[in-house]
Amino acid sequence: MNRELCYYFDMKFTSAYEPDKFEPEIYKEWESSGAFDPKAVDKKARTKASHKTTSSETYSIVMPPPNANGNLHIGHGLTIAIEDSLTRYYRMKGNTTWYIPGADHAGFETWVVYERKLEQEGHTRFEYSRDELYARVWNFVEEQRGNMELQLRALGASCAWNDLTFTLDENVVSRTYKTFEKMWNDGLIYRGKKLVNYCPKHQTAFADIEIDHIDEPGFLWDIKYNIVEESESSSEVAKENPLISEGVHERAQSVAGGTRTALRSARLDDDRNQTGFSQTRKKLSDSSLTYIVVSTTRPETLFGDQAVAVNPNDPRYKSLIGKHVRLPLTSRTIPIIPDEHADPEYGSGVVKITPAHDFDDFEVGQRHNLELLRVIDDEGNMTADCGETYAGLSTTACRKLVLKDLKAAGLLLDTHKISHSVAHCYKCGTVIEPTLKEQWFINTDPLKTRALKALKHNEIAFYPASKKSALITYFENLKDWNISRQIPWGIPIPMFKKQGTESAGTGQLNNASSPDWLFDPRTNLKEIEIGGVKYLRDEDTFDTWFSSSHWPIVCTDWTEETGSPFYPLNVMETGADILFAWIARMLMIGLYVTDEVPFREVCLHGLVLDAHGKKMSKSKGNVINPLELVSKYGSDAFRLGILRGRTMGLAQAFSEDSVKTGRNLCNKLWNISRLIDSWAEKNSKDSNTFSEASKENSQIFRGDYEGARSMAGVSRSASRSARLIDEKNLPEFSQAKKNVSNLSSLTVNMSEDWICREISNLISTLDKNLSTYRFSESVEALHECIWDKYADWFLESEKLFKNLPLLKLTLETLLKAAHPFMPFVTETIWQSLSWTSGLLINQSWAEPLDYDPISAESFERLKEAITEVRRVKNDLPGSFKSKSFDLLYGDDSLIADNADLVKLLTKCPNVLPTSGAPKGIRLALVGRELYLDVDEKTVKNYKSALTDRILSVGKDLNALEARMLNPRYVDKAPKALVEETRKGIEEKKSLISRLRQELDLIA
RNA sequence: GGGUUGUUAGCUCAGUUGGCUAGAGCACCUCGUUUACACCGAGGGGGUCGGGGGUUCAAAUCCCUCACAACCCACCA
Repeated sequence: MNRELCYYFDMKFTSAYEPDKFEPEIYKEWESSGAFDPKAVDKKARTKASHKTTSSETYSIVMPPPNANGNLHIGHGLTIAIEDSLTRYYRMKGNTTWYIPGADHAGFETWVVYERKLEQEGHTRFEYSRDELYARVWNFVEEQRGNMELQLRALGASCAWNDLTFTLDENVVSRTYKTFEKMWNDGLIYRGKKLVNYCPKHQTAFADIEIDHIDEPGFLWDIKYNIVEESESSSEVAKENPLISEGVHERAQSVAGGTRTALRSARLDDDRNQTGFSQTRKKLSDSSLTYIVVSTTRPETLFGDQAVAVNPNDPRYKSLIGKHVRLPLTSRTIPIIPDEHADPEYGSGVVKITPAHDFDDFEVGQRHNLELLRVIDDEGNMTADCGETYAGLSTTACRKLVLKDLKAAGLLLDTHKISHSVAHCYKCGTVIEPTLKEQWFINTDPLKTRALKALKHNEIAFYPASKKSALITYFENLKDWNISRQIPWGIPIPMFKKQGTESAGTGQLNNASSPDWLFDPRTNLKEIEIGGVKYLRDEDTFDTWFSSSHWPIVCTDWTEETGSPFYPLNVMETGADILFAWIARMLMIGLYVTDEVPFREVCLHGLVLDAHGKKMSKSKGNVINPLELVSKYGSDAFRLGILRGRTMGLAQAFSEDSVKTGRNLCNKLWNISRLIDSWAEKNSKDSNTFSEASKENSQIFRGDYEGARSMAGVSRSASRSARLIDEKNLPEFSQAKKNVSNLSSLTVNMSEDWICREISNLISTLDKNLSTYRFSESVEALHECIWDKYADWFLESEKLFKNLPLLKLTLETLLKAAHPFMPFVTETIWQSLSWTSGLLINQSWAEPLDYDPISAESFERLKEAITEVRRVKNDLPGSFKSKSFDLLYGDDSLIADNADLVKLLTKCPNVLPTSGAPKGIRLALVGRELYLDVDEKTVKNYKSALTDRILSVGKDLNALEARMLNPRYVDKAPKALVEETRKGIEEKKSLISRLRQELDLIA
């Protein structure tokens, strides 16, 4: 918010950060400032591609469109946390950054919701035409829309709202039609009769992922199929077969053909049943077989049988291949064919093949050129092909009768109880009937070949890399793509059928050779007339994945003529679960349409599980609503929480605790800023009353920002540096030392050089990790730098120095580095600080800070000493812990030079040089002449702690010595490493002797 | 059945090409109410890195094998 708004909201730094007080306003300000839109490019330039965008590198990323009709779930929360962090980072890096939002019409999901609504209102879909239904759902979705967009805003998504694309937008439809037309002209589109998952109640087809597989008890029936000689005629068979004369005959005579093998798995429930099978096998291994046993869970489909299959490697049946069997209850004979589909281990090893009613059997049928005979109609009743006895019956009624008749004929040999998984309509629970339907297919051969080539040439980098090989395997096994769906809510297929023509049947069709079907994009019309011939629009709609596979093309306004400066996308980030459904298809379509990969990198996040690592589901009641967490802890807290510990591609747990940690970090940063701002405020008040001379005098410490920045470097004391170098022999810094005189930094004290080093390290850590999508490490490094380093050490030290110019500079840098991950609180702080201007979102990315590396490293030594003082105090028994002791130092310039700081950080009342003989506890561990000035009594109480120390150091020493005792280690390991070990041993040895000495003194 | 990923502290996870004493957050223990922060500060305990073998001077890391878990694909007549 701008300064006036700040004032209006009384935006003083309160003692705790209150996200809900600032977030909505901050977001509004970002949005209205135009920060989300790619700055250098206006919409016209993009579409007309006026090539004015090359001044800065582009960065483009699309949002996987959430369901326009639904609420965001935890997966969206993670998606936005990742994508928006990337977006903000690259925007600050200076890229022309375009984060493109979207909304999904979510074809089937929305359709189910709407149809339920219709039902509740006492209507059914069959009361309306397809076009009416489409219009109704559109209005329904329109009412619901906006909710999802508000939630995206709450999560802080810095996306270009003006460019939001809905999956049914005109440009999506026209682009989809263009591709379809191209494919049609290229001969890649064909109409084929294939099996679909079909719900007889709703009379609609389902995609595989849209059906429920439920394990339930069932039966497996063993049916006797008699072997016949090929020369036998039906009538002869009838005579010879005594079973048929037992009243089954008449019915059997009228049966023209059969159908359908049942689906689903069968698993034997107990040993008794297995014994039954082995007996069966024994019979069958007889060479003089007169029949074979077929096991089925759906006997009613036998009328559709076109063959029985045996495994070609099954010795029991090898001799029978090519012979025929009589189909029970009918007069038909069908062949015994060899096919791998038959599993010798399962049942009798013989399976009946019903190509028109079972997915596997369909495949077998294709391999062996079997006829497709439908024996169940669209309503789920038996067709006339089952013979008059069975025709018209429901499948359930038919099954009963068939079983009765088989038993009567002595053809039903056995019944096994089994448990198998059955496909159900997930709307109404009706058992799915695999049903033969005419569908539009894409021949994927050329598409997947091209995609495989791109993958194998490493045109796309995958995070995690393993997903690439998964995709390659997928493409290698990819079948043709069924793109038609029988639901009204979707993009109409732009195909028109010549009126009066019957189904064109299976096989390849195209414009030239088949006038039965015409491509025409005018799908707003139900009927068109061309050359005096009327054509009716196909009622089917596209698979939503077909249109959404154009997403990178559509969202970047890519055109054939000009391409798009934002295509290919820099990264495609989405859930790993839609690698095949979406990523694979975008890749195929992208390459087909643009001849370029649609994205340069693919980054896939895994499933977000609940706190116990279980999948979230409504039925389990363990669903975490991201927006609830946002309102409870703030948007930044949620983002930090969900990114913490997250690795790409893995399904990982998530809980409120990590959000709390995020909230605490926000508050920490808030209070850091609050403290610094209060110092700055105080300073500006003071300086108003100071004389000019005193102002100048104190400029380094509390002078005005810019002025001090320019003269800071000079203030470094040469003698101080020299002393430090002498004291600590640190050859690794000798190179860096050369640059010390050129430093232009604002640092005056060691802690300042140190924090500048740490912040600089943070920036390079973030740069490195963000380019490889390592969010866990990024967030962890940020947390550590803000909390453990900046607040706990640097800021504590600055309570002594109050080097305002440096405080301001480091805080600004830290805010910039943190902004991609915690945008709201950093922006709120930025706008609350007294000296900053503009919006943080538009600032350039954090830059490394100048520092004196020797000085920075010296501060590590000082930290060690301070920590040791604190630790020794804590090691004292309870009653002494809270006591105050002076700290005495011998010939130790590091402590001497920083006595005030040491005093502040150790809370020792005095830090003084020793006078005369040392006394108290020597802080031997850090190897300094440092003494905690405690009385003799207290010293004695430290004895056990000291003994523990000696033991623990001894262990370390032993490990090191063991290493050196191995001659091959000394011989083969890198010299530097061996040298390090040698030094380590020396250090430990002298440490132990110091500690022993100390112990002796106490004792 | 095929494939992928995982198994590291009580919990959730880091540990990038083998090499500092295996790290973090939360939880736990001790101390502390100092005017930035109790959404806090100081200190601490806790791991034979799933089991077994191998390669190597050196393995959480590489190889083999077993076990367990999750997910994906296929299948369940």
